[in-house]
Amino acid sequence: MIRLTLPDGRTGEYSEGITPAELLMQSSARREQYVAAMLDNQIIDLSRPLNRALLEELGSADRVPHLRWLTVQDREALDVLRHSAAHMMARAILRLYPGAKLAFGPATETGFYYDIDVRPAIREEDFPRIEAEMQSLIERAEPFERIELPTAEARALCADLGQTYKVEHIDDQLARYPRVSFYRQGEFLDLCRGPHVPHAGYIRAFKLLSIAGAYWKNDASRPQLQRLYGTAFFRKEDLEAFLQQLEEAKKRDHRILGRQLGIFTLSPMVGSGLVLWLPKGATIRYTLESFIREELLKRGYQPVYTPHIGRLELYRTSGHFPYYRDAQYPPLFLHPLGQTIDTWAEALSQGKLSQDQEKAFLELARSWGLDLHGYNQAGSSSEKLQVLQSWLEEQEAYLVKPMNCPHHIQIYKSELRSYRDLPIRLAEFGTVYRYEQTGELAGMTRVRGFTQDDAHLFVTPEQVEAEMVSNLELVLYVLKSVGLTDYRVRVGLRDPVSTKYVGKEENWNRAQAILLDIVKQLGMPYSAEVGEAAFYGPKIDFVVRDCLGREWQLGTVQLDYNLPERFELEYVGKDNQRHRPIMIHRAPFGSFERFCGILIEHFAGAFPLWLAPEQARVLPVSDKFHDYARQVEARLRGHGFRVTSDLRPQKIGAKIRDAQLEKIPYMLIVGEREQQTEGVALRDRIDGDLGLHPLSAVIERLAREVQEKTIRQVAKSALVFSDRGTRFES
RNA sequence: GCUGCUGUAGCUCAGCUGGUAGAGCACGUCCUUGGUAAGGACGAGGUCAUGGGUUCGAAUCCCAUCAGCAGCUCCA
Repeated sequence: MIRLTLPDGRTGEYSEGITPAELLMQSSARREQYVAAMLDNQIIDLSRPLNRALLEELGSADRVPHLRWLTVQDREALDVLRHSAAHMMARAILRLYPGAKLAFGPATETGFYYDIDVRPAIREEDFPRIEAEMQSLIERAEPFERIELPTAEARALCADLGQTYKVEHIDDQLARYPRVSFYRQGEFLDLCRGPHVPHAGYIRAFKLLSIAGAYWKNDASRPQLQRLYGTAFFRKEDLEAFLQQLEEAKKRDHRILGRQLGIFTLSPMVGSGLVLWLPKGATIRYTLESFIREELLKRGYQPVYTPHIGRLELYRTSGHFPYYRDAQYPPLFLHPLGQTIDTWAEALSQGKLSQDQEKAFLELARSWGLDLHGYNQAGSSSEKLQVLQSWLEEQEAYLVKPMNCPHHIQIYKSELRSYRDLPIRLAEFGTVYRYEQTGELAGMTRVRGFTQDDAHLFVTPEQVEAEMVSNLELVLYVLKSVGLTDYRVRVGLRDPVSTKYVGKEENWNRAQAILLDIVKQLGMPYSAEVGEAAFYGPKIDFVVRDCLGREWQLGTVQLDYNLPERFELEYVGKDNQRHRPIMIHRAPFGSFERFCGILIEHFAGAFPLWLAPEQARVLPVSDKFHDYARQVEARLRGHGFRVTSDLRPQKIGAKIRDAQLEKIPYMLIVGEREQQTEGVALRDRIDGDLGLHPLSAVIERLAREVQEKTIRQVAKSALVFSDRGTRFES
């Protein structure tokens, strides 16, 4: 017998092997609404026999577990449905493309996917066939049958089926389990943990959405599979609504709004990922810059300016050049062969230099009269590399800067610092360039040239905590000022296994302990993530989602014991001895480009008054009132407002419509009445016509709204993303 | 970088299986002087992303390059 507590709160004894479905029959519920069951926190099939083995497997053996049923209303049930839909897609593909190999096929926040190795490659034009096959399978409403096998047998079965990825998965991940499960439906058998809906007929609405490449086990060095995305719902109208929401979300996309509202543009002639800020966008940025600049002065920062390029040596020392070489624009060598020798050395170091190439390089070097002392005498390629590298290191070369810190470090080093001077906080809106992979570029959110609201703090060990806290508070203040409340905090930690990190372990441990301590102290919900640290230190990132649910890092605060060592930074302590300062890197916005992109989506282009590039527009009813309109405009401009007048020979309705579509916060309509009373008819972007007001009252009203940085509306995300992690994989 | 898709006027898009381009908006000129989301007429605008190829003939088919989109990988 097993004991269970049912949703009504009563605990009862039931015979071993009874299923949730059977228990449901004993109640009076209508069965077809039910999709799966939840045993404590685990979702299981309705047909799963409840027995001791299961309870032990779920870790519920030593208490009386709660059982409840999931209906089509439950979010978790939707995940189950979508996972089942992924199976149906896989089954359909296997029927249409015999020999296709399956990898993983989980539910996602908005649907499902399945990673498949299939030849010839599936194309989007194949979707109708696949969907038709799925539909006909779904109409058969065949049950999903769970089968458990000893792991060795399961492996053999997968091997028999030619499912080599499943075999590899068993070897990698599942070998430690005595038994694993499959789900069978008709001829289709798939290694899968489940759970599934009772039968395929539950899938009443589905659609294949897109196709993409995805590496096996998320590893770029492994084969690339085809990932087919789709979504599924219990009801057709939910699918329709979802597709509608997707369309709505796209309208909020900063790339669309950025064009429509004249905020930014990109030009292939300038280069991809290089943002051109249009006047409206530049005004937003200028306002943000002024805002943060004022905060920095209040908080004891000192402004600095540094050049856009620096000696390569600087970035060799900092480690940025060697670590991020392929994500940078190539170094600029003054010697005409610099780039060539550099390419040569790179090929050599990667073992990719052919004999022909080597010959050609040598020939070139000789014809330019270059004396590569001893290259020909060098026996091994590491000796050859040595020769090339020592030549390269002697060359004058520059790097467009990928980071501001090395420059700021040189400012720190420009004089001998006393502990009395610390903390030193050097701030600069520093523009940096990184050669991001083409596939990563996206509007303003991922670009190749961007300006960070950067600063570097040089502090004593005693000051670390207070400075970290005050910077986190600054980030929170910035986010609050624009009403960005939907963010998550990520504490990026070192991955001890990875080799990408520099510095001593004890420093890392100390830095990480401080960060974790601070976020706990501040009571911020956070997730600590291994492998998310910068190469020189751990960091705290503020991450937001864009209109399509993708995550972007905005503000960041980073603790760094390593660059001070690499650059041998010092200050003189109270004891008259030399000590090493600690650095804090931080950027509350992150970059103006990304922040602005996110803001566009956050406000759906309708910026609050303090940020709006055009805050008010004067709309004369006819050209008889142009003079008065100009007067009103001048008054407002005199009070510091960004204002224009619409003097086109258009009817007032058309002028209003245009101003509305441009999302201008206030329209000031002027005609006979207004001219006589020195007033304006105020029209609000949100509330519409507010009637006649004295101009002075309007100025006061707008001034207050700017002063208080009032946020009257932000965009509601059309797409609903689940925040729970209920996912199943096949 | 990888997989798949896309690229026609400033913008949004139409142009069937190859026969040398079209709409709306925006823009310009003129008319209209209008009171809270589109007044009217006329006009100008495209070597159909770029470069090759196939063909009597290419926006349309093929290849390459560039750029963009979705995803993967990466992100100091």
